[in-house]
Amino acid sequence: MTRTRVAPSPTGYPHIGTAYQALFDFVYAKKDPRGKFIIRIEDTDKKRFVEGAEQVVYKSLEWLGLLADESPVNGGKYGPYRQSERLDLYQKYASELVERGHAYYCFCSQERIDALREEQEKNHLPPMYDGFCKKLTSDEIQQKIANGEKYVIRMRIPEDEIITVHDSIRGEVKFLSKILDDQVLVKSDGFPTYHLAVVVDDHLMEITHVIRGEEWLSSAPKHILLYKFFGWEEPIWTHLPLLRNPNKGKISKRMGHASIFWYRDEGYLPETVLNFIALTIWGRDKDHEMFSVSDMIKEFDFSKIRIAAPVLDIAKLDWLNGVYIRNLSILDLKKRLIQFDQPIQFLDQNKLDKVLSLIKERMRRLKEFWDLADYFFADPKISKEEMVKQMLKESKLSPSKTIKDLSYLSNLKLLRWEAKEIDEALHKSQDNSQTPPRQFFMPIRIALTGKSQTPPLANVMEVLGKDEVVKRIATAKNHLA
RNA sequence: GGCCUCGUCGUCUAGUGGACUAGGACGGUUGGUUCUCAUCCAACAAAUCGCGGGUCCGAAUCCCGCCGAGGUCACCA
Repeated sequence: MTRTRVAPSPTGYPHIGTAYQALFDFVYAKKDPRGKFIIRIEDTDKKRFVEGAEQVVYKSLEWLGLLADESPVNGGKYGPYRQSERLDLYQKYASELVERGHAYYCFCSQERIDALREEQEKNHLPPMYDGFCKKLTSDEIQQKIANGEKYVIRMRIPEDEIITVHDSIRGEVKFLSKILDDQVLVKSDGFPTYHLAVVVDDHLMEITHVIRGEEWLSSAPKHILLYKFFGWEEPIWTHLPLLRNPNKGKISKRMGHASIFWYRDEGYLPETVLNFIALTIWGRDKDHEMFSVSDMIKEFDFSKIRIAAPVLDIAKLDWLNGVYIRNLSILDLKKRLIQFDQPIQFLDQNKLDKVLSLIKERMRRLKEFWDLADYFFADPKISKEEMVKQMLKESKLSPSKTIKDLSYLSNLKLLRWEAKEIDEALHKSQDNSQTPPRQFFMPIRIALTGKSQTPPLANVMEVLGKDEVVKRIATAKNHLA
């Protein structure tokens, strides 16, 4: 049975990299009908802990629809799923390692470690612990502990071994054990480091596949060593290529789009985000750029992943989101908009339906709704001066001729108020005015909407209603006069 | 700097020794539809496959070297 996990630490906002890893963990687990996707909270760093960050992690993954089968909130038979609640476990396994000679107590002060590192850097040596405390006798150790001296537990790295990481997308990656540092497993505050906790938990929770970011590849040999020390079976390792910024660096907080919530707040659909993320490292041919999570579950295979670290292209995201929005029914789009921006529910819903059918194909992010549609629900947001200026700029005519052109619209009053008929009348008016089409229509557009880019005039007018149109035209004529 | 990973149009990718005059998508440009924008449609530009050697009748594809980019070297994850 496949069991995968995503293991975020509650140290801030939820990173898009977490969503990326969670997606592949989720998809891979679900290939197995009995597979389980697990969220485990790695809160072993008390210094970086951020209050409330854990809830934000759940919220962001929920928004994406990556729901966990087991987690701190859902529970499960492998719990607890929060590392801070499993401290006794790590302690127990660390002691076991010490007893079997795979780890040792270290009483070195931070000052000694700092001095050592400084010295090594000066001599251009790799900064590593020098094994000073390895030589301590058990009597000395007992004595120091009895004296209440602070200590950490370090891993005893074997001297000359080749450690091979079998990675499902990279093949065999070999490391020499001598370049590995005697990693701290238990900190002086009694908390485990990531390296101990991750191995103990993945084993105890029976994780079959560890799918995580490439930043973990270089510490994988330490983890493999721990599996060996304990005599446990290793999981299948997969190190996903890191997502990058256009500047080729890793996604930084300053770019905004590092946070999952940025995507939500800009008005991207969760399915777009997932599709987009998958698309960046998973090439498909032209007819198959769009795919859902269930498509991914069907087709996913590690061999399809591209190993090079991709750059996130927001322009392509915008395009993709536009396609997803266009494929939504009006009803569905309305639901999404209300979810996105509550006040939209208080608009005239009949009118909203008509508006949406006009702006749907113009919307790339849900956020653009008000920009695209405000004038349907309120007077154009444009000052008198600005309106006059723009109308004259577009008409390229004198104010009096522009007013005259607008007056041709008086015959509209007689119409059955429906786009097709309005359109005919509009063109007839333009004909009569002798003004070229663009110069004739643009001032009307600005008068009605305050904008130079809108859906076709006749459609806009139909939705606006006869009275409102007559009123806005009259206002515009006054402004011009 | 040591170690590890990676390197095809601006970006994402197809490609696993001949069907590659290297294909598609986004973006860009131009044109069509049109009252504007968007949609839709059509076309164009864009990669000497990081560079240099080799193997082979034949290489984006295999080998070597170099260069470049990223990751990692914490009592952070």
